[in-house]
Amino acid sequence: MDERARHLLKSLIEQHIAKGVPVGSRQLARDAGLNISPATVRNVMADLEDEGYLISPHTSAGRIPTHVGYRFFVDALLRVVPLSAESNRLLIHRIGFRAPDVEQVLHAATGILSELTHMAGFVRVPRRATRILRHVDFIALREREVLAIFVTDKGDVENRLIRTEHPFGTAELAQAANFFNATYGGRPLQDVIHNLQRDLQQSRHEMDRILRSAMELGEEMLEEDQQRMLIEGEFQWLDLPELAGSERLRELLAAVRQKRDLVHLLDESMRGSEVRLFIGEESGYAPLSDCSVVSAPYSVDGEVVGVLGVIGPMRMPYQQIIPLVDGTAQLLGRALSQS
Amino acid sequence: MDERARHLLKSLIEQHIAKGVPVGSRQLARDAGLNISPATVRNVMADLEDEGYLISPHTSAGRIPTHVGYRFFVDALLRVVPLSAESNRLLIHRIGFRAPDVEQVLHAATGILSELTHMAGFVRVPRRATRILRHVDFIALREREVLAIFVTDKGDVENRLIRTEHPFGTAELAQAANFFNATYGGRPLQDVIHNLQRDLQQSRHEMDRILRSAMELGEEMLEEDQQRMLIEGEFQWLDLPELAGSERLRELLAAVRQKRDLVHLLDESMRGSEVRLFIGEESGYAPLSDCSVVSAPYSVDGEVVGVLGVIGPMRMPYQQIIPLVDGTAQLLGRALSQS
DNA sequence: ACTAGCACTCATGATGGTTGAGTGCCAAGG
DNA sequence: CCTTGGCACTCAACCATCATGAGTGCTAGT
Repeated sequence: MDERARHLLKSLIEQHIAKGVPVGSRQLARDAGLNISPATVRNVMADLEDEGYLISPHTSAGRIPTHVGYRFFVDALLRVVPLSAESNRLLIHRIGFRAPDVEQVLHAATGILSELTHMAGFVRVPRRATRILRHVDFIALREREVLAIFVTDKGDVENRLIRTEHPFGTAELAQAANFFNATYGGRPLQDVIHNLQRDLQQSRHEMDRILRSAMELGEEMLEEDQQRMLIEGEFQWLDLPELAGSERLRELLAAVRQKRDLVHLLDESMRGSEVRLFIGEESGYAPLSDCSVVSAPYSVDGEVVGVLGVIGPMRMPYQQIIPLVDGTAQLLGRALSQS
Repeated sequence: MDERARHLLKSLIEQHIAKGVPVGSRQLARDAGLNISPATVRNVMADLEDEGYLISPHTSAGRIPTHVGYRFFVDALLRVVPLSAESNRLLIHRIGFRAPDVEQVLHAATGILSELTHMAGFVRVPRRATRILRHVDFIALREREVLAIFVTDKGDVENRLIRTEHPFGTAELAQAANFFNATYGGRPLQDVIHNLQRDLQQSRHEMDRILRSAMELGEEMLEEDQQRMLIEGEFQWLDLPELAGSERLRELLAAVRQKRDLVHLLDESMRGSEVRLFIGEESGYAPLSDCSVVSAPYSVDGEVVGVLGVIGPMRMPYQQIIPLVDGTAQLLGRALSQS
């Protein structure tokens, strides 16, 4: 592909991103800035179509990029622009501080992604597999109801109600908690569960019921984030002419609610430490075949624990979206880390 | 309005609910079961239109009920059917047990409402104003980061990260927590905050910073539920021919995201203890003027703490929706109460 | 190698006629 | 007086037709 073809492809994609309609040879010839006639442009476009970068919806429409075209565009032609000062200010304002509450800051990140991009924003909740158990508490709520509370070193808190056969006194529970903290505190959650499992096999004691439930809570904490992700702003898709009113939109919404496959896709993208793009079919996930996913992993204290990003039409302003998603990931990581 | 007119109105509304299209005189004459000609039906319908129960979208369409018509229908003509065995089973399966986690059961209730009705389900989170503070914990997370944890008697847990000027030792924090629990434990949250506010005015101590933050957390717990509600299944509205693709849908979604006015409306409906209906304009809230809201308050330990329900088109099968919303409210209340 | 010209395609939108469901009104009949 | 059949009228929905215009591929001439 020669320089001129590249330039035309770039120009075409930019126009299509801006307008959303197929781009014809006349308009492209005019806007590309080369001194070239529409007929010449047509020849080039025909070549690009043969090579799979473009496609025409029907004979007498202009052409639109394929996912291959977009891929070439972002890899070879795109020049990302730095985050606008205003967006940056907004980001910092919303998620720039060490959060008082993990849930809140995740929610804020999802929201700001969606707002600034006018697409759906998502945040995969932080993985807790390597978390360290900081503190456990058992609190008598009522007769025969005990509330177990787990705290990890990153400051997230989970709780669970346990019903017991016999009533427990405050002192008894405090003792159990002390034992628990002394034995398992300061160790990774995974170890805690593992050891607890082993230890419980041997003894048989009424207090076991509480410990066993505590273990289940720990297991849930690890399993839960296999599934959880926040997503917000799906309704923005209603504004897209390429999706609105069609069956595809329905499918997409259903798929996003399902989350399973999406979570799987995102976990893939957590391996690297860079922004990743899944353009159209590249995700290998049918309901997303008209969409692009831009994702970036975020790290807490140097370790990648989650991923966030946006889901929108293939036709999205990548040069702004990419730095935005990147910046959000950085800030979220910092907000969740030690200052 | 005589018996025949009532019967025809009932029949018309039932048909319109079932089919979603305007009902004409011929069809109504046939399906109403009275031995009556379409012309007669037309006369009756014209009267009903004059009285405001019906309206015709245009000259040669049939007629559809107004919100006045629906109101009369549900108040005077509707016979609610008991909850189907299957729905009941599903409800109990999903929210019939004392929940291990409050959030989870609220979420489950929202989901099941949406699924069973094919409309949007919502749950207003339980009010905590009258909750009793059961336990407070201060946990040193890292150097100069303290996690404050509040537990109420109903078993919900809130936490907040507090940054401190100076590092605190575990013993110090335990002492603070002990003091806190001894002084304020077992008292209603509102009192706790009030007293704390007063007590803090006098002394000036480094530990105050923690207590002050704890107070703020308490305040947030009370304020937060001014705003919070869960809502799910808005996307089901896409299937409705009367909303789909129009600007109204957009408005509705935006309004629901906004929540403010909606929450206000629902708080109104918490006064009684019965199922309440807001049909169309009755809500006094423009974006909802094409919709109906069916809501029912739920109680924990005998006290109304929240409200749940569904939002859907005016044209909804009230005779099934009403018992369903009612039943869900009962079950949710029970799931959150002492067994 | 580029371009002008030309025949061709096809979505889009306007036009107009037809159909069918439905209405209001009136006059005749129980 | 209520009911009913009849009739003229309305109007959305559907369909076919047509013009328009943007766009294409191809070819021949520069």
